[in-house]
Amino acid sequence: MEKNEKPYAATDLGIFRFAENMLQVYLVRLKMSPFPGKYSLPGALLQYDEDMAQAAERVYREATGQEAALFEQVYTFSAPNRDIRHRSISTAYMAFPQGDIDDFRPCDKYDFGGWFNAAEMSGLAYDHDEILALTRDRIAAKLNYTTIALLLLPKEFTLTEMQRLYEHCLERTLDKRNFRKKILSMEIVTPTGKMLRGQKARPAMLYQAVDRKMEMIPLFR
Amino acid sequence: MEKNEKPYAATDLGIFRFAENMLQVYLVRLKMSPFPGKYSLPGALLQYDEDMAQAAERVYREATGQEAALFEQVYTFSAPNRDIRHRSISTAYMAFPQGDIDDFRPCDKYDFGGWFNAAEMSGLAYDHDEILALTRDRIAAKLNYTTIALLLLPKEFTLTEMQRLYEHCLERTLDKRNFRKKILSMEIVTPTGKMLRGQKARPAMLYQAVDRKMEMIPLFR
DNA sequence: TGACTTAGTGTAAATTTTACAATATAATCC
DNA sequence: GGATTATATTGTAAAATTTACACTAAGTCA
Repeated sequence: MEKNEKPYAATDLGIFRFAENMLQVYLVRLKMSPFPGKYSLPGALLQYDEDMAQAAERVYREATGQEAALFEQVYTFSAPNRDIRHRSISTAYMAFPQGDIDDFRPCDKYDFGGWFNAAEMSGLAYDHDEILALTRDRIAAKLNYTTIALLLLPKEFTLTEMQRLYEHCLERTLDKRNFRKKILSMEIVTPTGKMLRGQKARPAMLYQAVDRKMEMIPLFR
Repeated sequence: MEKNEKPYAATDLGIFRFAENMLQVYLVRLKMSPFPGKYSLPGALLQYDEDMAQAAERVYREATGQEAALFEQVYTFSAPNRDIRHRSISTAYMAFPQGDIDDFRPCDKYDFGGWFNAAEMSGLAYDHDEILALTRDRIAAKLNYTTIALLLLPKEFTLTEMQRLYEHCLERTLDKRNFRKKILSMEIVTPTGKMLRGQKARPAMLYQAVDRKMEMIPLFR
Protein backbone atom coordinates (compact mmCIF):
# COMPACT_ATOMS: atom_id res chain seq x y z
CA MET A 1 0.00 0.00 0.00
CA GLU A 2 1.03 3.58 -0.43
CA LYS A 3 2.07 5.45 2.60
CA ASN A 4 -0.99 6.37 4.68
CA GLU A 5 -3.26 4.23 2.58
CA LYS A 6 -5.32 1.81 4.61
CA PRO A 7 -5.05 -1.89 3.97
CA TYR A 8 -8.02 -3.97 2.94
CA ALA A 9 -9.44 -6.12 5.71
CA ALA A 10 -10.34 -9.64 4.73
CA THR A 11 -11.07 -13.03 6.17
CA ASP A 12 -10.03 -16.43 4.89
CA LEU A 13 -11.68 -19.59 6.03
CA GLY A 14 -10.29 -23.05 6.61
CA ILE A 15 -13.24 -25.43 6.59
CA PHE A 16 -12.17 -28.77 8.03
CA ARG A 17 -13.42 -32.25 8.60
CA PHE A 18 -11.91 -35.62 9.29
CA ALA A 19 -13.13 -38.06 6.68
CA GLU A 20 -11.70 -40.90 4.62
CA ASN A 21 -8.92 -41.16 7.21
CA MET A 22 -7.66 -37.68 6.39
CA LEU A 23 -7.91 -34.21 7.75
CA GLN A 24 -9.69 -32.60 4.83
CA VAL A 25 -9.97 -28.94 3.96
CA TYR A 26 -12.61 -27.50 1.68
CA LEU A 27 -11.01 -25.50 -1.11
CA VAL A 28 -12.52 -23.43 -3.89
CA ARG A 29 -11.18 -22.75 -7.36
CA LEU A 30 -10.92 -19.09 -8.32
CA LYS A 31 -12.47 -17.80 -11.51
CA MET A 32 -10.96 -14.36 -11.53
CA SER A 33 -7.59 -12.64 -11.47
CA PRO A 34 -5.09 -12.55 -9.97
CA PHE A 35 -5.16 -16.35 -9.71
CA PRO A 36 -7.69 -17.74 -12.19
CA GLY A 37 -7.85 -21.51 -11.95
CA LYS A 38 -5.93 -21.67 -8.70
CA TYR A 39 -7.30 -23.21 -5.55
CA SER A 40 -7.62 -21.15 -2.41
CA LEU A 41 -9.31 -21.03 0.92
CA PRO A 42 -12.65 -19.28 0.58
CA GLY A 43 -12.37 -15.65 1.59
CA ALA A 44 -13.82 -12.19 1.24
CA LEU A 45 -13.28 -8.59 2.13
CA LEU A 46 -14.80 -7.36 5.35
CA GLN A 47 -17.97 -5.39 4.72
CA TYR A 48 -18.79 -2.13 6.41
CA ASP A 49 -21.56 -3.51 8.59
CA GLU A 50 -19.90 -6.76 9.63
CA ASP A 51 -17.38 -7.86 12.16
CA MET A 52 -14.87 -10.53 11.21
CA ALA A 53 -16.92 -13.38 12.64
CA GLN A 54 -19.91 -12.33 10.55
CA ALA A 55 -17.72 -12.02 7.49
CA ALA A 56 -16.42 -15.55 8.12
CA GLU A 57 -19.99 -16.80 8.36
CA ARG A 58 -20.86 -15.08 5.09
CA VAL A 59 -17.82 -16.61 3.43
CA TYR A 60 -18.98 -19.98 4.70
CA ARG A 61 -22.36 -19.48 3.06
CA GLU A 62 -20.79 -18.28 -0.19
CA ALA A 63 -18.42 -21.21 -0.33
CA THR A 64 -20.78 -24.00 0.70
CA GLY A 65 -24.36 -22.81 0.31
CA GLN A 66 -24.89 -23.99 3.88
CA GLU A 67 -25.39 -22.22 7.19
CA ALA A 68 -24.59 -24.36 10.18
CA ALA A 69 -21.01 -24.37 11.34
CA LEU A 70 -18.83 -23.52 14.30
CA PHE A 71 -16.13 -20.90 13.88
CA GLU A 72 -12.89 -20.17 15.67
CA GLN A 73 -10.56 -17.29 15.01
CA VAL A 74 -7.04 -18.51 14.25
CA TYR A 75 -4.62 -15.75 13.34
CA THR A 76 -4.32 -12.45 11.50
CA PHE A 77 -1.89 -12.39 8.59
CA SER A 78 -0.48 -9.01 7.75
CA ALA A 79 2.78 -9.26 5.83
CA PRO A 80 2.94 -6.12 3.64
CA ASN A 81 3.33 -8.14 0.45
CA ARG A 82 0.97 -11.02 1.21
CA ASP A 83 -1.47 -9.93 -1.50
CA ILE A 84 0.09 -8.86 -4.79
CA ARG A 85 -2.85 -6.71 -5.84
CA HIS A 86 -3.00 -4.38 -2.87
CA ARG A 87 -2.11 -4.40 0.76
CA SER A 88 -4.54 -6.44 2.74
CA ILE A 89 -4.64 -8.10 6.12
CA SER A 90 -6.56 -11.28 6.59
CA THR A 91 -7.99 -12.75 9.73
CA ALA A 92 -8.14 -16.51 9.32
CA TYR A 93 -10.91 -18.57 10.86
CA MET A 94 -11.44 -22.29 11.15
CA ALA A 95 -14.94 -23.59 10.45
CA PHE A 96 -16.44 -26.94 11.38
CA PRO A 97 -19.55 -27.90 9.42
CA GLN A 98 -22.53 -28.89 11.50
CA GLY A 99 -25.19 -29.59 8.91
CA ASP A 100 -25.32 -31.66 5.79
CA ILE A 101 -21.82 -31.83 4.44
CA ASP A 102 -22.70 -33.54 1.21
CA ASP A 103 -24.80 -30.70 -0.15
CA PHE A 104 -21.99 -28.20 -0.41
CA ARG A 105 -22.34 -25.95 -3.41
CA PRO A 106 -20.20 -22.84 -3.86
CA CYS A 107 -21.66 -19.60 -5.16
CA ASP A 108 -20.69 -18.37 -8.61
CA LYS A 109 -17.69 -16.44 -7.32
CA TYR A 110 -16.11 -19.84 -7.53
CA ASP A 111 -15.72 -22.36 -10.24
CA PHE A 112 -15.65 -25.41 -8.04
CA GLY A 113 -15.41 -26.41 -4.40
CA GLY A 114 -14.28 -29.68 -2.90
CA TRP A 115 -12.54 -31.51 -0.10
CA PHE A 116 -8.80 -32.12 -0.19
CA ASN A 117 -6.24 -33.75 2.03
CA ALA A 118 -5.09 -30.83 4.16
CA ALA A 119 -1.64 -32.31 4.63
CA GLU A 120 -0.91 -32.51 0.94
CA MET A 121 -2.18 -29.23 -0.48
CA SER A 122 0.26 -26.67 -1.78
CA GLY A 123 0.36 -24.16 -4.56
CA LEU A 124 -2.68 -22.34 -3.26
CA ALA A 125 -3.38 -18.73 -4.23
CA TYR A 126 -2.06 -15.77 -2.22
CA ASP A 127 -0.40 -16.83 1.04
CA HIS A 128 -2.93 -19.57 1.61
CA ASP A 129 -0.29 -22.29 1.84
CA GLU A 130 0.97 -20.49 4.90
CA ILE A 131 -2.50 -19.90 6.35
CA LEU A 132 -3.36 -23.55 5.85
CA ALA A 133 -0.13 -24.75 7.43
CA LEU A 134 -0.56 -22.58 10.51
CA THR A 135 -4.19 -23.61 10.86
CA ARG A 136 -3.29 -27.30 10.60
CA ASP A 137 -0.67 -26.80 13.30
CA ARG A 138 -3.26 -25.11 15.47
CA ILE A 139 -5.62 -28.04 15.05
CA ALA A 140 -2.87 -30.48 16.01
CA ALA A 141 -2.05 -28.40 19.08
CA LYS A 142 -5.70 -28.16 20.09
CA LEU A 143 -6.15 -31.92 19.89
CA ASN A 144 -3.83 -31.94 22.91
CA TYR A 145 -5.77 -29.66 25.17
CA THR A 146 -9.32 -29.31 23.84
CA THR A 147 -12.15 -31.47 22.56
CA ILE A 148 -11.75 -30.13 19.00
CA ALA A 149 -11.90 -33.72 17.73
CA LEU A 150 -15.65 -33.64 18.32
CA LEU A 151 -15.98 -30.85 15.75
CA LEU A 152 -13.89 -32.54 13.10
CA LEU A 153 -15.75 -35.83 13.24
CA PRO A 154 -19.20 -36.36 11.72
CA LYS A 155 -22.24 -36.47 13.98
CA GLU A 156 -21.80 -40.20 14.45
CA PHE A 157 -18.43 -41.85 14.41
CA THR A 158 -16.62 -44.90 15.66
CA LEU A 159 -13.87 -44.79 18.26
CA THR A 160 -11.50 -46.17 15.66
CA GLU A 161 -12.21 -43.15 13.44
CA MET A 162 -11.58 -40.86 16.35
CA GLN A 163 -8.31 -42.59 17.09
CA ARG A 164 -7.24 -42.25 13.44
CA LEU A 165 -7.93 -38.51 13.67
CA TYR A 166 -5.51 -38.22 16.57
CA GLU A 167 -2.96 -40.47 14.95
CA HIS A 168 -2.99 -38.63 11.64
CA CYS A 169 -2.89 -35.12 13.07
CA LEU A 170 -0.35 -35.88 15.78
CA GLU A 171 1.69 -38.09 13.47
CA ARG A 172 2.05 -40.94 15.92
CA THR A 173 0.36 -44.19 16.77
CA LEU A 174 -1.66 -44.69 19.92
CA ASP A 175 -2.58 -47.89 21.72
CA LYS A 176 -6.14 -48.86 20.87
CA ARG A 177 -7.16 -50.07 24.32
CA ASN A 178 -5.60 -47.12 26.13
CA PHE A 179 -7.08 -44.61 23.71
CA ARG A 180 -10.59 -45.99 24.16
CA LYS A 181 -10.22 -46.12 27.92
CA LYS A 182 -9.08 -42.50 28.02
CA ILE A 183 -11.77 -41.11 25.71
CA LEU A 184 -14.53 -43.02 27.47
CA SER A 185 -13.29 -41.89 30.89
CA MET A 186 -13.57 -38.26 29.74
CA GLU A 187 -17.30 -38.78 29.18
CA ILE A 188 -17.34 -36.59 26.09
CA VAL A 189 -18.90 -39.26 23.84
CA THR A 190 -21.81 -41.60 24.24
CA PRO A 191 -22.80 -44.67 22.22
CA THR A 192 -25.75 -44.20 19.86
CA GLY A 193 -26.71 -47.87 19.93
CA LYS A 194 -26.37 -47.97 16.17
CA MET A 195 -23.65 -49.98 14.47
CA LEU A 196 -21.61 -49.04 11.45
CA ARG A 197 -22.20 -51.95 9.08
CA GLY A 198 -21.15 -52.78 5.55
CA GLN A 199 -17.44 -52.40 6.23
CA LYS A 200 -14.96 -55.13 5.51
CA ALA A 201 -15.24 -56.71 8.94
CA ARG A 202 -16.96 -56.67 12.29
CA PRO A 203 -19.37 -53.74 12.68
CA ALA A 204 -18.34 -50.94 15.03
CA MET A 205 -20.42 -49.06 17.56
CA LEU A 206 -21.30 -45.52 16.49
CA TYR A 207 -20.76 -42.83 19.09
CA GLN A 208 -21.78 -39.20 19.23
CA ALA A 209 -20.50 -36.17 21.12
CA VAL A 210 -22.21 -35.51 24.44
CA ASP A 211 -21.82 -31.82 23.66
CA ARG A 212 -20.53 -30.89 20.23
CA LYS A 213 -18.31 -28.00 21.13
CA MET A 214 -14.68 -27.30 21.85
CA GLU A 215 -13.82 -27.35 25.54
CA MET A 216 -10.53 -27.06 27.34
CA ILE A 217 -9.13 -30.14 29.04
CA PRO A 218 -7.71 -28.89 32.35
CA LEU A 219 -4.11 -29.46 33.49
CA PHE A 220 -4.87 -29.33 37.20
CA ARG A 221 -7.96 -31.31 37.91
CA MET B 1 -17.05 3.37 8.11
CA GLU B 2 -18.87 4.34 4.99
CA LYS B 3 -19.77 1.64 2.57
CA ASN B 4 -16.68 0.53 0.64
CA GLU B 5 -14.38 2.52 2.84
CA LYS B 6 -11.56 0.50 4.29
CA PRO B 7 -11.14 0.23 8.04
CA TYR B 8 -8.03 1.37 9.80
CA ALA B 9 -5.75 -1.44 10.90
CA ALA B 10 -4.31 -1.11 14.35
CA THR B 11 -2.65 -3.07 17.09
CA ASP B 12 -3.13 -2.86 20.82
CA LEU B 13 -0.70 -4.29 23.28
CA GLY B 14 -1.23 -5.93 26.64
CA ILE B 15 2.11 -5.82 28.43
CA PHE B 16 2.01 -8.16 31.42
CA ARG B 17 4.07 -9.23 34.37
CA PHE B 18 3.44 -10.96 37.65
CA ALA B 19 4.68 -8.75 40.45
CA GLU B 20 3.56 -7.75 43.92
CA ASN B 21 1.38 -10.86 43.95
CA MET B 22 -0.72 -9.57 41.07
CA LEU B 23 -0.99 -10.02 37.37
CA GLN B 24 -0.09 -6.51 36.31
CA VAL B 25 -0.74 -4.80 32.99
CA TYR B 26 1.12 -1.75 31.79
CA LEU B 27 -1.30 1.02 30.88
CA VAL B 28 -0.75 4.45 29.38
CA ARG B 29 -2.75 7.62 29.84
CA LEU B 30 -3.92 9.30 26.67
CA LYS B 31 -3.24 12.95 26.00
CA MET B 32 -5.42 13.40 22.97
CA SER B 33 -9.00 13.03 21.87
CA PRO B 34 -11.20 11.12 21.83
CA PHE B 35 -10.28 10.00 25.37
CA PRO B 36 -7.97 12.60 26.93
CA GLY B 37 -6.98 11.56 30.43
CA LYS B 38 -8.25 8.01 30.04
CA TYR B 39 -6.08 4.98 30.46
CA SER B 40 -5.69 2.52 27.63
CA LEU B 41 -3.53 -0.27 26.37
CA PRO B 42 -0.75 1.16 24.24
CA GLY B 43 -1.60 0.94 20.55
CA ALA B 44 -0.99 2.37 17.12
CA LEU B 45 -2.12 2.21 13.54
CA LEU B 46 -0.38 -0.26 11.29
CA GLN B 47 2.15 1.46 9.06
CA TYR B 48 2.53 0.74 5.37
CA ASP B 49 5.86 -1.05 5.67
CA GLU B 50 5.10 -3.12 8.78
CA ASP B 51 3.33 -6.30 9.58
CA MET B 52 1.31 -6.52 12.78
CA ALA B 53 4.12 -8.09 14.78
CA GLN B 54 6.45 -5.24 13.84
CA ALA B 55 3.76 -2.72 14.70
CA ALA B 56 3.36 -4.37 18.10
CA GLU B 57 7.11 -4.13 18.65
CA ARG B 58 7.02 -0.45 17.72
CA VAL B 59 4.16 0.14 20.11
CA TYR B 60 6.20 -1.57 22.80
CA ARG B 61 9.08 0.81 22.18
CA GLU B 62 6.77 3.84 22.16
CA ALA B 63 5.09 2.81 25.38
CA THR B 64 8.11 1.70 27.37
CA GLY B 65 11.24 3.10 25.76
CA GLN B 66 12.58 -0.45 25.85
CA GLU B 67 13.23 -3.08 23.23
CA ALA B 68 13.42 -6.56 24.63
CA ALA B 69 10.16 -8.43 24.93
CA LEU B 70 8.39 -11.51 23.69
CA PHE B 71 5.15 -11.11 21.76
CA GLU B 72 2.19 -13.33 21.12
CA GLN B 73 -0.80 -12.56 18.93
CA VAL B 74 -4.05 -12.86 20.87
CA TYR B 75 -7.12 -11.89 18.88
CA THR B 76 -8.40 -9.47 16.27
CA PHE B 77 -11.23 -7.19 17.36
CA SER B 78 -13.43 -5.92 14.59
CA ALA B 79 -16.85 -4.83 15.85
CA PRO B 80 -18.04 -2.10 13.47
CA ASN B 81 -18.49 0.40 16.28
CA ARG B 82 -15.48 -0.46 18.42
CA ASP B 83 -13.82 2.88 17.70
CA ILE B 84 -16.10 5.90 17.80
CA ARG B 85 -13.90 8.00 15.53
CA HIS B 86 -13.75 5.75 12.52
CA ARG B 87 -14.02 2.10 11.75
CA SER B 88 -10.89 0.26 12.78
CA ILE B 89 -9.90 -3.29 13.46
CA SER B 90 -7.30 -4.04 16.05
CA THR B 91 -5.10 -7.07 16.40
CA ALA B 92 -4.23 -7.48 20.06
CA TYR B 93 -0.88 -8.82 21.17
CA MET B 94 0.46 -9.82 24.54
CA ALA B 95 3.99 -8.72 25.40
CA PHE B 96 6.30 -10.04 28.10
CA PRO B 97 9.18 -7.72 29.01
CA GLN B 98 12.61 -9.29 28.93
CA GLY B 99 14.88 -6.40 29.80
CA ASP B 100 14.93 -3.87 32.60
CA ILE B 101 11.37 -3.40 33.69
CA ASP B 102 12.04 -0.50 36.03
CA ASP B 103 13.23 1.86 33.33
CA PHE B 104 9.96 2.07 31.46
CA ARG B 105 9.33 5.51 30.05
CA PRO B 106 6.54 6.18 27.56
CA CYS B 107 7.05 8.44 24.55
CA ASP B 108 5.29 11.81 24.46
CA LYS B 109 2.21 10.38 22.77
CA TYR B 110 1.35 9.47 26.34
CA ASP B 111 1.06 11.40 29.49
CA PHE B 112 2.01 8.61 31.84
CA GLY B 113 2.59 4.88 31.88
CA GLY B 114 2.45 2.48 34.79
CA TRP B 115 1.62 -0.96 36.09
CA PHE B 116 -1.87 -1.82 37.30
CA ASN B 117 -3.63 -4.83 38.70
CA ALA B 118 -4.99 -6.43 35.55
CA ALA B 119 -7.94 -7.95 37.40
CA GLU B 120 -9.21 -4.63 38.67
CA MET B 121 -8.93 -2.28 35.72
CA SER B 122 -12.02 -0.99 34.02
CA GLY B 123 -13.11 2.20 32.36
CA LEU B 124 -10.34 2.02 29.78
CA ALA B 125 -10.58 3.89 26.49
CA TYR B 126 -12.13 2.37 23.36
CA ASP B 127 -12.97 -1.33 23.79
CA HIS B 128 -9.87 -1.94 25.84
CA ASP B 129 -11.80 -3.32 28.80
CA GLU B 130 -12.90 -6.10 26.50
CA ILE B 131 -9.44 -6.61 25.00
CA LEU B 132 -7.92 -6.77 28.46
CA ALA B 133 -10.53 -9.23 29.71
CA LEU B 134 -10.06 -11.58 26.78
CA THR B 135 -6.29 -11.38 27.08
CA ARG B 136 -6.41 -12.15 30.80
CA ASP B 137 -8.61 -15.15 30.06
CA ARG B 138 -6.12 -16.29 27.45
CA ILE B 139 -3.28 -16.06 29.95
CA ALA B 140 -5.25 -18.09 32.49
CA ALA B 141 -5.98 -20.71 29.84
CA LYS B 142 -2.36 -20.85 28.75
CA LEU B 143 -1.17 -21.42 32.30
CA ASN B 144 -2.89 -24.79 31.92
CA TYR B 145 -1.13 -26.00 28.82
CA THR B 146 1.99 -23.91 28.26
CA THR B 147 4.97 -22.57 30.19
CA ILE B 148 3.71 -18.98 29.90
CA ALA B 149 4.41 -18.56 33.63
CA LEU B 150 8.10 -18.29 32.79
CA LEU B 151 7.40 -15.15 30.75
CA LEU B 152 5.30 -13.47 33.40
CA LEU B 153 7.82 -13.93 36.18
CA PRO B 154 11.00 -11.88 36.51
CA LYS B 155 14.33 -13.41 35.51
CA GLU B 156 14.78 -14.76 39.03
CA PHE B 157 11.88 -15.83 41.17
CA THR B 158 10.99 -18.11 44.03
CA LEU B 159 8.75 -21.13 43.69
CA THR B 160 6.32 -19.48 46.07
CA GLU B 161 6.00 -16.53 43.68
CA MET B 162 5.39 -18.92 40.84
CA GLN B 163 2.73 -20.72 42.85
CA ARG B 164 1.04 -17.40 43.64
CA LEU B 165 0.93 -16.62 39.93
CA TYR B 166 -0.99 -19.82 39.28
CA GLU B 167 -3.23 -19.33 42.28
CA HIS B 168 -4.14 -15.77 41.37
CA CYS B 169 -4.75 -16.36 37.69
CA LEU B 170 -6.58 -19.66 38.12
CA GLU B 171 -8.46 -18.38 41.17
CA ARG B 172 -7.79 -21.45 43.29
CA THR B 173 -5.32 -22.63 45.87
CA LEU B 174 -2.75 -25.32 45.19
CA ASP B 175 -0.89 -27.54 47.61
CA LYS B 176 2.61 -26.20 48.15
CA ARG B 177 4.45 -29.50 48.23
CA ASN B 178 2.63 -30.91 45.23
CA PHE B 179 3.09 -27.73 43.23
CA ARG B 180 6.83 -27.71 43.81
CA LYS B 181 7.14 -31.39 43.01
CA LYS B 182 5.27 -30.91 39.75
CA ILE B 183 7.17 -27.83 38.59
CA LEU B 184 10.53 -29.33 39.47
CA SER B 185 9.67 -32.58 37.72
CA MET B 186 8.96 -30.62 34.53
CA GLU B 187 12.58 -29.42 34.55
CA ILE B 188 11.63 -25.98 33.28
CA VAL B 189 13.33 -24.11 36.14
CA THR B 190 16.72 -24.39 37.78
CA PRO B 191 17.99 -22.95 41.08
CA THR B 192 20.33 -19.98 40.76
CA GLY B 193 22.07 -20.70 44.07
CA LYS B 194 21.14 -17.20 45.23
CA MET B 195 18.66 -16.64 48.03
CA LEU B 196 15.98 -13.98 48.26
CA ARG B 197 16.80 -12.24 51.55
CA GLY B 198 15.38 -9.30 53.42
CA GLN B 199 11.87 -10.66 53.52
CA LYS B 200 9.94 -11.11 56.73
CA ALA B 201 11.15 -14.67 57.31
CA ARG B 202 13.33 -17.51 56.07
CA PRO B 203 15.04 -16.69 52.75
CA ALA B 204 13.84 -18.52 49.66
CA MET B 205 15.86 -20.06 46.85
CA LEU B 206 15.76 -18.04 43.64
CA TYR B 207 15.10 -20.01 40.48
CA GLN B 208 15.32 -19.10 36.82
CA ALA B 209 13.78 -20.48 33.67
CA VAL B 210 15.83 -23.12 31.89
CA ASP B 211 14.52 -21.62 28.65
CA ARG B 212 12.51 -18.44 28.87
CA LYS B 213 9.93 -19.13 26.24
CA MET B 214 6.40 -20.41 25.99
CA GLU B 215 6.19 -24.11 25.21
CA MET B 216 3.25 -26.46 25.02
CA ILE B 217 2.84 -29.05 27.74
CA PRO B 218 1.75 -32.23 25.90
CA LEU B 219 -1.37 -34.21 26.74
CA PHE B 220 -0.07 -37.53 25.48
CA ARG B 221 3.49 -38.02 26.59
C1' DT C 1 -16.73 -72.81 5.03
C1' DG C 2 -12.29 -71.11 5.63
C1' DA C 3 -9.52 -67.01 5.36
C1' DC C 4 -9.39 -62.38 6.33
C1' DT C 5 -10.29 -57.96 8.47
C1' DT C 6 -11.41 -54.89 11.95
C1' DA C 7 -13.87 -54.33 16.72
C1' DG C 8 -13.64 -54.95 21.20
C1' DT C 9 -11.81 -56.11 25.75
C1' DG C 10 -8.52 -56.87 30.87
C1' DT C 11 -4.72 -56.85 33.86
C1' DA C 12 -0.50 -56.10 36.18
C1' DA C 13 3.31 -52.84 36.74
C1' DA C 14 4.84 -48.27 36.71
C1' DT C 15 4.01 -43.66 37.22
C1' DT C 16 1.69 -39.76 38.72
C1' DT C 17 -1.32 -37.42 41.65
C1' DT C 18 -3.23 -36.47 45.90
C1' DA C 19 -3.72 -35.51 50.79
C1' DC C 20 -1.54 -34.22 54.59
C1' DA C 21 2.15 -31.83 59.03
C1' DA C 22 6.47 -31.08 61.00
C1' DT C 23 11.01 -28.84 60.92
C1' DA C 24 14.32 -25.05 59.31
C1' DT C 25 15.78 -20.44 58.93
C1' DA C 26 15.50 -16.04 58.86
C1' DA C 27 13.41 -11.27 60.57
C1' DT C 28 11.32 -8.78 64.23
C1' DC C 29 10.06 -7.46 68.73
C1' DC C 30 10.72 -7.18 73.43
C1' DG D 1 19.84 -11.96 73.06
C1' DG D 2 15.86 -14.73 73.68
C1' DA D 3 11.16 -15.34 72.34
C1' DT D 4 8.03 -14.76 68.79
C1' DT D 5 6.61 -14.65 64.21
C1' DA D 6 6.62 -15.61 59.40
C1' DT D 7 7.71 -18.08 55.54
C1' DA D 8 10.60 -21.99 53.22
C1' DT D 9 11.39 -26.45 52.79
C1' DT D 10 10.75 -31.37 52.88
C1' DG D 11 8.42 -36.98 52.62
C1' DT D 12 5.26 -40.58 52.53
C1' DA D 13 1.43 -43.51 51.98
C1' DA D 14 -2.88 -44.14 49.40
C1' DA D 15 -5.33 -43.43 45.28
C1' DA D 16 -5.69 -42.69 40.60
C1' DT D 17 -3.91 -42.79 36.18
C1' DT D 18 -1.06 -44.36 32.62
C1' DT D 19 1.33 -47.72 30.26
C1' DA D 20 2.49 -52.03 27.96
C1' DC D 21 0.78 -55.80 26.05
C1' DA D 22 -2.45 -60.18 23.14
C1' DC D 23 -6.39 -62.58 22.44
C1' DT D 24 -11.42 -63.31 21.18
C1' DA D 25 -15.65 -61.59 18.54
C1' DA D 26 -18.17 -60.64 14.55
C1' DG D 27 -18.62 -59.56 10.44
C1' DT D 28 -17.07 -59.77 4.90
C1' DC D 29 -15.27 -62.07 1.03
C1' DA D 30 -13.66 -65.61 -2.08
